[in-house]
Amino acid sequence: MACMRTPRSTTSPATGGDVFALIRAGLATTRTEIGNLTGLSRTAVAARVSSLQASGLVVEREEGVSTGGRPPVKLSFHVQAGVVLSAAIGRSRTQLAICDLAGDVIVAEDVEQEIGTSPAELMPVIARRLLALREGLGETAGRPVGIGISLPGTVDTERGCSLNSPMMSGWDGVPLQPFLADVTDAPVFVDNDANVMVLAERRGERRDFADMLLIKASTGLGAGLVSGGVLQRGALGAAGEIGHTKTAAAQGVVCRCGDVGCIEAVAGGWALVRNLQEQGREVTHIRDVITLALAGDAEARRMIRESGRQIGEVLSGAINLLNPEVVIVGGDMAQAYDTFVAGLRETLYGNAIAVATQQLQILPWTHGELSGVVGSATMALDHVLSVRAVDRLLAQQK
Amino acid sequence: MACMRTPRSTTSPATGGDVFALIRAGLATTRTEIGNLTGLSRTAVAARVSSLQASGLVVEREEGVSTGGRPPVKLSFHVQAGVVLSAAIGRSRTQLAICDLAGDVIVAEDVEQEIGTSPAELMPVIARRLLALREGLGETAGRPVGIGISLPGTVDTERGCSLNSPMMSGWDGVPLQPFLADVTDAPVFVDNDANVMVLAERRGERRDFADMLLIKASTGLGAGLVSGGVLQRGALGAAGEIGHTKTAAAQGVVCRCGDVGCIEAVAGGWALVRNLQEQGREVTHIRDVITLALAGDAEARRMIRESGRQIGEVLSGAINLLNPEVVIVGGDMAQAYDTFVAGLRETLYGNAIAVATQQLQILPWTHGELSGVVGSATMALDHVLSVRAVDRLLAQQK
DNA sequence: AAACTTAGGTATTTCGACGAACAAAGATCT
DNA sequence: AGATCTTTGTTCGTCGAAATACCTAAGTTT
Repeated sequence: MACMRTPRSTTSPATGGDVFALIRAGLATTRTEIGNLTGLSRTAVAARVSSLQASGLVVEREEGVSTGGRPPVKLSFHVQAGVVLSAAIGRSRTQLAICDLAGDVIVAEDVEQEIGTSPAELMPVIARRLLALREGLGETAGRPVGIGISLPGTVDTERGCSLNSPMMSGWDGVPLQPFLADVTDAPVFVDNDANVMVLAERRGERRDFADMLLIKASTGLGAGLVSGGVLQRGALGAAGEIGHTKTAAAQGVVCRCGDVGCIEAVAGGWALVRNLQEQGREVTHIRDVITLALAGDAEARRMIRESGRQIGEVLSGAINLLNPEVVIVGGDMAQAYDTFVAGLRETLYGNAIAVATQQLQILPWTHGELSGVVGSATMALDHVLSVRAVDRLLAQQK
Repeated sequence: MACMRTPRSTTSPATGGDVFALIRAGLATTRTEIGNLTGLSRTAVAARVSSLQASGLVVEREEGVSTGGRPPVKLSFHVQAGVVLSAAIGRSRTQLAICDLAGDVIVAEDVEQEIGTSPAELMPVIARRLLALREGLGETAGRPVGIGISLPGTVDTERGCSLNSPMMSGWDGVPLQPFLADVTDAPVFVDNDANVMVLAERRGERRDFADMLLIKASTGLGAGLVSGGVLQRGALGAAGEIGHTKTAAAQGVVCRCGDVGCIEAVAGGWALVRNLQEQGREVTHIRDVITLALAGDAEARRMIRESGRQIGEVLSGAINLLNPEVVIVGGDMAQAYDTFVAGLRETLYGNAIAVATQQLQILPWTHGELSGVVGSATMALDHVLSVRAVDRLLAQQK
């Protein structure tokens, strides 16, 4: 029944892109390892590796340790072979970064903006700043290979524009690539903010999580979904829009979406700010509430914990439905992780079924504030360095 | 940006399995069409087609209509090249069938059993009956190429056994393949009942639905999930276990799982039966309630519609989360589709967000009572006739 | 220092796919 | 009716890629 040590799953032989994927993932560092993993002969491995070297994506590093014979030459992914530009656009703040090909941030910058800024106003600023960042790095940095952009709301990834973003009026249907044509001719990829965040989490040790749910709890609430190892966007790109799921605790409370009873209206960051303001406290952003909580403010902590409880109720339905391996807690509220997750755990373990929770891990995001830009870069890299894209690249250079 | 009429998406050339997939899906019926779709030369197409013919999976049919020259020879998937045995095991009833390679039922049979029957008791009965059905078909039918089995509860698809089925005590951890070793040496595939049902729906015209949610509303409640074109089982195979998601309407009501507040406890078939029994009505199974409703019984209809409403509430959260293209309504309650879905629509459209519902289709299952066996057969066929499996087969025969 | 082990490169052979030429079978034109 | 055109499918020569076998390089072990 079980497979017998098959070198590869498919019948068709491994391409240059497949070999690159192994090197990039760190699964193979020597030619021999590539041969073992792909089932390719040494000559075939050598041919693919040399074309990858010619492309600059792979370099030979120092020699490895001998295992009783000639030491192998270590191959590694050349993360300095280029850069990715990335922008995480929020309602009131946009984060910009330049990352290496591993997706690690080289330089980053924040841009504050008025709520309601149109793409015609904001996008040229982003283009200018990205260009400035790029020039600041000098000639040592590689050429841009792609641009990744994240937006709140539903995104049309085909056209590269916002599709339905109630919080960003004027953005729907406006393709963003043209605004960046002057910066570089590298391809532009756009996706939802929670979607790219979950991609940012599936790096390094967390790469093997095939079923992952990221909850982004900031001003609004969103989720990013990886099922079967693949980011899921749903039919119209609206997957993960959990902020307006109805919950008993919000019965009768009006939400900013115009409806009543949404989870956001009681557990979203804006609701916490509203509640504290009603108590006469001076807060304007969920980050202020977090700051208060971290400073020991009892009421702020209570609210964040209560938000965790309410989100846990909605999340328990999602856990039953999807049975993920891990839930990642991200967004501004992740800055008060212990308090928030204490509440989340209460209702999650109380409401979700045993099979779905017994091995469930709950973990904080790994990149914190930089999750948006790291995720946007990761998304762009997933496209640009995909097996097919690398195959195309190698076919062209030949 | 958009692809320029690329013959195929990957760089590696199409294999025999790929060609077979095209023929099976009806996307290509002539050698020329295969050439156009795969980018393969006429000689390469001929080589693959002839080996497929040798395997018996593909046959030449009558000539097609000429388009101004020599008429093409029509190729078609030979659905009589073999059979699939399938069993849909329920708590009190098991359905058996023999299907052709298209997954269409040739003969079917029902086996009633005591609730709580162990695998050691039931599985030999299934084996005997399947063998008898097979013999009844005579020598004209092809050899079995696989067996598909569906079970309620969580299933370990690797080991081919139940993993966590509170409703089927004694089944957990018992591999089912050995019980069928005498019937045939064809491979045995096991999965959850709602999972195979959603596979049964993704046939024919509904094949292109990449994001599909099937709700199985029978005695219990379950869901089958297809996201990104792939059946999703979750980390432990527990995906789709929505029956025990908590809902406000069930507050304080004890569920058969031992917990309180589960949706099943107010909207599951067993809850409807319990409610009618409390009113002194003589019903023992949800099918009795359906029969009453179809005969015009007002109370039964009210209950079914109310069940739809409550399930719609839970489902709206799932719709927000997954943004499927289509919701398929299956299970016994689908027999009273209009009544049930009337209730479902009320709360679904009321509670789910606009983007997720504006293009959402709600459709009844296509195979009715036979969904379980059709789905089990489809699952087995998806394995046995997969690109990789066909490639292996062709490599062997050579 | 000799033998062994492992890594990596270099010829030869083999396999498969492509293209061209050819044969088959019908449509269309004269 | 016969000639020509169009499309399909097959046969044969050519070419390219990869596997095998052989060889060199560079270590470890005895």
